[in-house]
Amino acid sequence: MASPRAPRLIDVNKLRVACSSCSLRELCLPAGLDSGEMERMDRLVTSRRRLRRGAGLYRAGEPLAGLFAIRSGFMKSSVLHDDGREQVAGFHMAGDLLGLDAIGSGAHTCDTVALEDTEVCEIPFASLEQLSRELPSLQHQLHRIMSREIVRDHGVMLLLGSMSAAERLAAFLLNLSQRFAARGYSQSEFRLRMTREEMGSYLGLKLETVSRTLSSFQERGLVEVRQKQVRIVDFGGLKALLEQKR
Amino acid sequence: MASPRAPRLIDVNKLRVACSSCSLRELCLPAGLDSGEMERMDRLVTSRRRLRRGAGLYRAGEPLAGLFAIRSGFMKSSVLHDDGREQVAGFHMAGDLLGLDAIGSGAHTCDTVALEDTEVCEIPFASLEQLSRELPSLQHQLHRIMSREIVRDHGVMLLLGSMSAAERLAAFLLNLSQRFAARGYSQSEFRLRMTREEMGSYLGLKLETVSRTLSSFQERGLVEVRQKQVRIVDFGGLKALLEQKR
DNA sequence: GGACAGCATTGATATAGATCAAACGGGGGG
DNA sequence: CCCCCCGTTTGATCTATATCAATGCTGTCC
Repeated sequence: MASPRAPRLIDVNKLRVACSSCSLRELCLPAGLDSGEMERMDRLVTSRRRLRRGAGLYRAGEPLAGLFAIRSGFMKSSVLHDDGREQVAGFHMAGDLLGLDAIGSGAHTCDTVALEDTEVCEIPFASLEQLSRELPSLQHQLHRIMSREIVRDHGVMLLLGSMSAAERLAAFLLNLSQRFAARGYSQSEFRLRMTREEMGSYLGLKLETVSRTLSSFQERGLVEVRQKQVRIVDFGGLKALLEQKR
Repeated sequence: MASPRAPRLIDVNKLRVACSSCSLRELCLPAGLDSGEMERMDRLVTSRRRLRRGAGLYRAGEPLAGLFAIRSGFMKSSVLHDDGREQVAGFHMAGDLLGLDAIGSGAHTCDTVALEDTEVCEIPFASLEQLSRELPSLQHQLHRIMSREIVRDHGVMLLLGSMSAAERLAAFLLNLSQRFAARGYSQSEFRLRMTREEMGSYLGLKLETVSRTLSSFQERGLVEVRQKQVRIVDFGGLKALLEQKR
């Protein structure tokens, strides 16, 4: 809490949280806003949280407080079955918006955990609805983000429902590559933030199958994998895996 | 088209389409609107379409025209893989809202087909966004519907990623039962509108596995199945299948 | 009302991936 | 700097479900 005698501290702090000065703004909720609109958005995003690796952001059952935009870092979200089985529902990186699952019932339906040190911006949901009534482009962007999440989930359903282990892994690696590229990182070389078990959970496979399949990709010259470090050597080959008629 | 000399025909027609007089309004988009708000909603829902069994509503790639609310009937939506494999993404019944997948990109990403004669109400999306800026409860209801779709998809991911064939079928039957009950139909007896193959596609199983698993449920006294007609005999037994720690 | 086409059931066999098991290696903490 | 533990790799075997195949039912179209 800054004292009234040190107003500059407040300004600096606001600047640090501002969407208008965030390099991710075009990937995130404020995408497409003009500068006046962006300023109103800035006033909405009041708080920011740091999560150390392993820390949770929210858990299933907790009431919806706000949505969270990832500013940096990497997270997973997972739904838990009554008997303790965990299904990873998604991996999230900078610019992604978390918490959409809680709007329907007012309470979260999945758990989220940081897989590396992560910073998130909190966006109070009631204020977001209010502002989006005034700013059509914000409203539309929120709708687009929710719709894209639905489409992404359909893609995962396709993957889980009708693809082989090799196809699933290929699709997963290409998807990660594309998302890193969209954020300005190398599309061909990156570090996996999740364990083989978490990958397997997301892909509906056991960790041993993930490991074996990665090894086979490596033998075939498609990728180079050394622990969590991945280099995609043959994009065409990976894509071909997905398009073959089997 | 009614002539100016027969204005009552227009009224009757409007009445037929009106949300305010629709028995599904509390399951659908206008849920929670007051009568003044409902009237404005009525003006938005201009057209209605009838689909014969087997007819499509929209296909992947077509531009988003509007959302569609099912008034009566039963539909499936499916995503198609490049190589022709089909993954059924959902089954939809009265009150469900279709087309949310197209908001993100402006074009649909899945195909929808009526599995029995079906009537849908078309809701132009641009007008819906406009009206929902004026009616907070409509805005919130739209958000709730999209959020619930995301949660539903997470449930399917859990099912596809970590459940056995028997668990998938049990979850599927219980879900259908609950949705029929919410619409005032019997929770224990209903007719499946889809083939074994479509069920299998949704559940990530082959049609033979669906058939065998249903037969085994019948032998165990959990259900009675005769072709498409299903009667759930032992709800507790089906639920127990889902909760066992395996 | 009969015949056919599509859907469903059931059986025999094959296989992708799970499970069980053991050894390895690398990064973080002492 | 070394050691230990967690995550990973690899191997051997098992099993749930897919696949291939044949028969049966039923709703519908003429």
